[in-house]
Parts: sequence; structure tokens; C-alpha cells
Amino acid sequence: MRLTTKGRFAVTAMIDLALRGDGGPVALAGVSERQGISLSYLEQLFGKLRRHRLVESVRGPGGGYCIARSLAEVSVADIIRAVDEPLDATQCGGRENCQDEHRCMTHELWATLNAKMYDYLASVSLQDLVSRQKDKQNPAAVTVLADQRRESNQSGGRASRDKLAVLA
Amino acid sequence: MRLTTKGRFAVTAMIDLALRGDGGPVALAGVSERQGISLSYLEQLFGKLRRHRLVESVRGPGGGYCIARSLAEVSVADIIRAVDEPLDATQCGGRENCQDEHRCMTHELWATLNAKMYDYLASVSLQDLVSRQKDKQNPAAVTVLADQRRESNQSGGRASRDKLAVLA
DNA sequence: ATATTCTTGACAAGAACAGTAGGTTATTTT
DNA sequence: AAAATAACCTACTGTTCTTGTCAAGAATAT
Repeated sequence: MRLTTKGRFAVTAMIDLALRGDGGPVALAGVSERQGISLSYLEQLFGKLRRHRLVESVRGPGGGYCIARSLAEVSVADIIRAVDEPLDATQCGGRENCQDEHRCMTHELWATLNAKMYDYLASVSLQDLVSRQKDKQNPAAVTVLADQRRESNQSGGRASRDKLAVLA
Repeated sequence: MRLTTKGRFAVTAMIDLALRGDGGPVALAGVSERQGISLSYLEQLFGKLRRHRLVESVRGPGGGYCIARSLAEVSVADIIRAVDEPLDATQCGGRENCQDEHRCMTHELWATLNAKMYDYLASVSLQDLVSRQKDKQNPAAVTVLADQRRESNQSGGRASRDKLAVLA
């Protein structure tokens, strides 16, 4: 897992899309202005996002990008993985023989930490981010959401509470 | 928060130090061999770690670096922050006026996510990493640790269980 | 048809970053 | 005193990031 400004830009842009996507495709020129990211860079990033099937494109006037799946199915980890492609192994690779036990030790420790970071980011979806924001704007909705939490806890959606708690 | 190979190297090296630090200072040449990180690079990283008071140096033959505080007082976040210095603001800065509400929204969403990542890494100390490793080598110790967990839960050490659970 | 909007791709240049190489200074041992 | 060890510092190279520019394809509007 790698976390850099590149990934941040991509996530930021995707949130922008999620918030504006109701009325059809969103043009990158608008995202560029609103988020202060160069259009050129956004084009490159969305090329990768498209090739990873996270967004779909519509060309021509009125065109732009749409999020390809439901918001709940796009995690922050998906986005970062798409733009930071070289998700290569941990040098030692896990399967390769390390120089000695001690080296394996530290590698494994890092790998574990890494995996946990990844799991965390994989557990946060665009839906989580967006609905949290809407709660803030419309406080009345909070109670409704609280009910949803209770429901999903009873019905076995065990991850839901943690996800939202994280954003509280 | 930024997560790159640089931070990984620094954490790896610090774990190495933690595991070998009993018999006085540890020389970087050894860390370099064991962890497969170039000596030059390690020197740079430890310059930063020293300036952030995470390690102390001893020059001359038999010299090297020691961890400056107790292992429990050094978190992974401390290490990463030390080497990835430019922990600068989120472009918008939080206090600066954003272009419009929408921009602030996405910035805030990212900032929240970011803070959560940071909190997580701040909750994992070198002590956690090292003691977990020792558990693996000596499985008999696990039950002892389990008792410690129960104790600290009763005595109000609420973070302890989560930290360790994370590494399980 | 023509012009406009917007994606798509390629290339290039500058800035920032990652990692390496070499020399200098402090401390210990011989 | 001399040699060896190991931290310290500066300069350098290569890669990645980020922006800019040009051109071309696709769909829409006039």
C-alpha cells in the first residue's frame, strides 16, 4: 500500500464526482476548477480509473465521467490501487528467501501493518464518505442513519458500524 | 499522512534497532546488511530520526544508534512523520477560504480520512510490534499476554486490546 | 455542414522525491 | 600517534510527480 498526493487527488476527484454525479456525467474541467487540480493531471488519473473500470466516460458536449458502480461498491483502496499501479510485493516478496530470520521478521511485521492499512481503506466506500457529509448538512438525517445502523447490525452487516464510527 | 517506501525503511530499521538494542548502540552498517537498505540512505533517515529525538547516536568504534525513548513511547506514526517531514496542510489548509462549499467538503472528507489513518498508526508502538514478534517465536507467552490484555481492559487501558487485535 | 464541447492519447519539461557515492569529523583501540 | 570505526554531511543521479501543449476522435448543438 502506498499513500501519496496522487492517491489523494484521485480520491478527492472521485468524491467530487460522487457529489455531482446525479445529473449525468461530470466534466473534468469542472473538477479541475473546484478541486484545484490541473486538468492535464486529472485526465491521466481518469484514464487509469477508467481502465480499472471504476468510472465510465461519455464523450462530446454534455459528456464527462460517471462512477461505474454503486457508490457503496467503490472503496478508497480501489481508487488508490488504480492510480498507484505498482502495488508490487514487499521486496522480499514473502515467498523469496530472506537473508536470515531476523530480516524476515521485520518484513513480516511491516507486511502485517501494511495489510491492515489496506483493509482499513478497503472498508471505507465512497458511499460512506458521501453519506457522512450529507448528515452534516442535514442533521435531521442522523437519527435515520442511526436506525439503519441498528438494522444492519442485526441483519449481519457487521462491518457497517465500524465503517461509520471511523468517520464520526 | 503519507505512506511510502521511505517510511517503510525507517520503520523496518527501527524494528531492527528495537530487536538488537539490548547490548548498547547498533551500527547502521549492520542494519544495512540485515535489512538490505543502502548504508547511505540509512544515514540520511537516521539523521532525521535523530533530529526528531527518536534515536540517539554514539560515534566512534562500538558506536551506533539507540532508541531514545521507551519502545512503548515510539509509535509508527512518529517514525513516519520524522522521515516524511513535509506533513504540510491539505492545500486548502483548513483555515484558508476555499473556493466554494463543495471544495471545502471534499477537503474535509479527505482530511478526516487522513486523520484516521494517522490515529491508527499512532496507536501502534514499537513495543507492540516487537512483543508480537516475540509471541510468535515463543508461543507459550501468548497466554501471558492474553492475561495482560484482560487486566488492562479492566483497569481502563482501553486502547490496548485494539492495538494488539490489529496485529493478530 | 460547421462549430463547440469533451474525452483520449502522446510527448515534453520542470519540480519534487528516492536513493547512491564520496568525503569529513569524532571516538576508540592499538 | 596512528589506524580503524562509525556517525555526519554534501553533492549527485535517476525516477516519479505534476503541469503544459498539441493533436485527434466523438457526440452535440447551431
